[in-house]
Amino acid sequence: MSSWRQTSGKDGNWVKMNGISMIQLAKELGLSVSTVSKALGDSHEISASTKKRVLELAKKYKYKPNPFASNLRKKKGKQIAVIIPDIVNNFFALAVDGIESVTMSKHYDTFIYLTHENLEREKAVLEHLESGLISGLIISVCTGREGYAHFQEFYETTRLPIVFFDRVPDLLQFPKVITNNYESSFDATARLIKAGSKRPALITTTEPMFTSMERRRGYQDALEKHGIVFTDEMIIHCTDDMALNYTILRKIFSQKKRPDGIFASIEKYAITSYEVCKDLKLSIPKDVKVIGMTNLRTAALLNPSLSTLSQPAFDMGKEAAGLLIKMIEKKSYAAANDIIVLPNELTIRDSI
Amino acid sequence: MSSWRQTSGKDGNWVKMNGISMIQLAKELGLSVSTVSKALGDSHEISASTKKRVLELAKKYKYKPNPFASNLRKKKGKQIAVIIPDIVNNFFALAVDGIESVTMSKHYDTFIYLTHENLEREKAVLEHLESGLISGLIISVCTGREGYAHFQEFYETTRLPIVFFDRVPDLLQFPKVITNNYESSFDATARLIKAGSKRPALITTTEPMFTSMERRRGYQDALEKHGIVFTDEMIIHCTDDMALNYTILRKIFSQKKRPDGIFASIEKYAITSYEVCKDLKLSIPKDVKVIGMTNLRTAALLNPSLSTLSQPAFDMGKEAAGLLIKMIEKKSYAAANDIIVLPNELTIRDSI
DNA sequence: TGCTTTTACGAAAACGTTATAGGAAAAAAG
DNA sequence: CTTTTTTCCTATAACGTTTTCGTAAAAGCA
Repeated sequence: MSSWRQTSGKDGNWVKMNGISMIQLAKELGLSVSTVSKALGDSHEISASTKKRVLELAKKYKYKPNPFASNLRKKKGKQIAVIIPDIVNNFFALAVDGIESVTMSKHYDTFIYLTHENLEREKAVLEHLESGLISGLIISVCTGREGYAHFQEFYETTRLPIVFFDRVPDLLQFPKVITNNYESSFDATARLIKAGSKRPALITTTEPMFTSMERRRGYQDALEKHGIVFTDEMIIHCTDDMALNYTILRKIFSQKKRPDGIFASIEKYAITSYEVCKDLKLSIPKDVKVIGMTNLRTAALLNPSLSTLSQPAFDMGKEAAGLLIKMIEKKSYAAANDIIVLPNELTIRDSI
Repeated sequence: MSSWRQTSGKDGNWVKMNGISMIQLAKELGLSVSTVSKALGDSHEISASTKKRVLELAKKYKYKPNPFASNLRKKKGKQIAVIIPDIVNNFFALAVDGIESVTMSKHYDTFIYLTHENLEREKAVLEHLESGLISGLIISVCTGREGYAHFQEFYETTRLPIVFFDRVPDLLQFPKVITNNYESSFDATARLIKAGSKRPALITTTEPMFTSMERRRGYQDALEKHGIVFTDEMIIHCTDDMALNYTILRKIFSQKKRPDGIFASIEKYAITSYEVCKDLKLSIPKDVKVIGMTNLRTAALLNPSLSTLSQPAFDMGKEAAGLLIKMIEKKSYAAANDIIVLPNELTIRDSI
């Protein structure tokens, strides 16, 4: 379309024709730029009548302060970043929903970055953000428990507030929003056992994470409490690759001495478990009882309906964002080392 | 923690201690700032040896250009925004995944804004973005077909490239990424009829949208093609409120002369349909045949497995982002009025 | 040799804000 | 009627880049 304006430069990029600037406002009002700036900032140094004049003209021209100029001068902005492993996952989608609900209401802008469980990508994003683009960071780390140095380094160089949620680095001293993984995993496992499972398996990640370690601890303690002897093969390690997981699970459930219960500590593992049981013609819950850690809205509609241990994902996002903004605006200084623990919810359905 | 640095200002906010600036680099190198800037920009005006010196010191100090200063001076940045109605929805989550995959690779930052089908919120976001924070916009509009003026207005004042996807404003001349809604809805409806449905219903939104109009057109034409007389009550209007939808659907399916087929043109309507059928003890597919327009990963695991018309959500996101960045960087000028049409995919399972 | 062109850099002016320092006029205090 | 304070505003210097323009030295050319 010919109405796009172009620069005269050789590469001729788009040029945004921004609205009016403060300078032009000041000129038209016969005031200095600093007066206008202060008036817009509702400074006490400016008389009520002048403020009114400024506000009115600003409104008339739909004046919007240039965020780059403002951020540059103030050395901070109202932008935060969210780094998560995956968005195509009800848990993280809900968490982002929660985060956005508070950033929106507090007039912050939210960047989103997906790591896809790739540590290098996570590092790259963090390094990119060291430019100073943001004023705060919310993150759920990708699997693996080795690479935590980059968080510490990011903090050292930027001194920016960071809030971790769900997948948190246990060894690092940062504010966190987590759930009662130990207790709820204990409860879930206990329910499997009470429902009749003699050898409930735990499906977890290959890469160790604090979160999954806690869930494992709850699982093992529940076994012990109920007099079930734990053996290593009761823990099934799955990956980020759905197809591979299918192979792994199919092999295990084809064995004669297969587990008769599943506590799937991650959403997709529960789904794959269902697929494998369906294909192997194993009846849920008769042959295998299943509880899945998931926020799937369709859990009740699965065949059979899936018992779930669901996380308060939306609220976790809300809490994390609230905490972060508090730290940014420093309303509550002491919050910096907070660890907020929210409860998971166990919903028993037909799969058990 | 005491290591947080504070300003001396009365509100004492966080202050980010950024890394080194270009000025300091220049000083240490005994060069001028402009030379350093040009060296980092790989300008031909700078000798190879100087470039090398600059790059090396920049690397040593992990120098990162301040994006605010840079954006301010250049009057544009590498940030784009994505505005969608909802993220807790497989379609949009996948689309965001697709978008992020290209923005990430092209080194753009992605803002995300959720409207929750709220037109006022959509307008507010657009107005906010008129500040010039971004260099381009990807959007899927919220329901309702009246309020399109704000898009036009946004474009008029900012002259920023915009790409619409999926839910597009049909009346506006902008680049769009859509699917073959008409044809695929026609096909889906035809399959329902061939499977034996005599009175297949269409579940759609109350608020008209171009997308749903197209789907409706495909549905109606399929009816006509197969000699089924269309009557108004064959179209069921649902809302954004899941509970209300349940009531609406339950009422309709409790009637004697209820539909014997469902083409649910939106993900959540398919889910509610399942719930209602389950509660009313209507057998799927014997009593009611169902096809749902959805990207649910669990479709195959539902009871019974759900036949789906799924959208190439990830690819739509990818295409939209690719197109947008092309426009921003103006590699391909002519792209501005492109309409990219991707095919939906019909997967027949047990619900039909 | 003298002239022009190229190469390689620097000075300085933007970009649009905010913050600091200061100052004139008006008001209050003595 | 001074003197002090308060009120309200302006000038100016940042913030950290990019870009335009200018220029000395080097190189090319006759």
